[in-house]
Amino acid sequence: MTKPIQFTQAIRSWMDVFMHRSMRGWGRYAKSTGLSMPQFSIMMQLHYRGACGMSKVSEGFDITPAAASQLVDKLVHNGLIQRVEDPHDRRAKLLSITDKGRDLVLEGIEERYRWVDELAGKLTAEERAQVSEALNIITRVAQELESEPVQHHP
Amino acid sequence: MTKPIQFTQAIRSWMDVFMHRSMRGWGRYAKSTGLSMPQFSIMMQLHYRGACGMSKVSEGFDITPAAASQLVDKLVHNGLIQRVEDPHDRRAKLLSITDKGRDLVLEGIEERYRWVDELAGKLTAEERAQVSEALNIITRVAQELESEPVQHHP
DNA sequence: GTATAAAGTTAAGCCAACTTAACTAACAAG
DNA sequence: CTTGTTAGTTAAGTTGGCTTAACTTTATAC
Repeated sequence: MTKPIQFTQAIRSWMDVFMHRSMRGWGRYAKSTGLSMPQFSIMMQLHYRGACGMSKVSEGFDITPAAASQLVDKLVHNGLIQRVEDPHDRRAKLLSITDKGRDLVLEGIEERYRWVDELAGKLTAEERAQVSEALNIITRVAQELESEPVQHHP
Repeated sequence: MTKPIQFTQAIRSWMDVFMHRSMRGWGRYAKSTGLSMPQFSIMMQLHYRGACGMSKVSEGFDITPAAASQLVDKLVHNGLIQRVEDPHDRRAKLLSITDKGRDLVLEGIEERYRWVDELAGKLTAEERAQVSEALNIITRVAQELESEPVQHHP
């Protein structure tokens, strides 16, 4: 029988090496685009989660609506995101990523992926199959966890 | 036969869900410690890479020596890291993490791990075994890649 | 309809990170 | 020993993200 501790150890080791590597490339690329990290993060959120209002931004990043408004302003001026009136509620705004913004985000993601492709090249075909299967398992479970209601500390 | 594209897809999906989740917890914790992100990053580097001089910090984070000196100053004043003269070169300083600093970093890492433990709980024993094995494979390969000389763009 | 709440913006100001420039101290070469 | 280089610090000033406070506009409740 496989003890849980074994799994824990395996995934922690992987996280350490992966995070280390991934963060470095991410920060480097964010800097090269001329965007600050908060700005880059907003772009990422819009790309992964789709269009949303200002309130989602300020809540998601734990900043005041004023701060969110100012950050978004800069991105709009740079043509990276679009801000239009929500037709269902004229007080609200709908933020969405533009083609230019999407290109920028996708290139950043590619940057991270390059390392992974290198990694794939060092594996045998059987190893790749084995790893693929395992990753599919934890990805599925992780997504299930994500969609569950999140508990906030008081 | 397993095509490389299959592996690539599996690992990219995992990266997406993992990064998303992990970054959130990381940022949240860094904020709760009262440290800024650059300060927190320096702590992480000292923890993972061990003691080093100021120059390694300024190079590693792509900032001027002046900026590094000021950041380190704050961490030293907070008792999180130690700055002593290098006995081999009295111009240089040796930076190392203190017990207090290590506790802080370790707790931040724990924070990230908590989610993974939750994830482990949702797997069967067989799945855990399968995933462990696969992760060990890519961790080993990733570490090999890390230790190879890094190529810098001109 | 009027009052209250909600979504966002604008303005003023604070603070941390960063830069450049000028500096000190220690090593290295001749 | 003097000249030049390397490691790091200090000071002054800039910038960007953030906050609070006051405001506009639209929706909602009674």
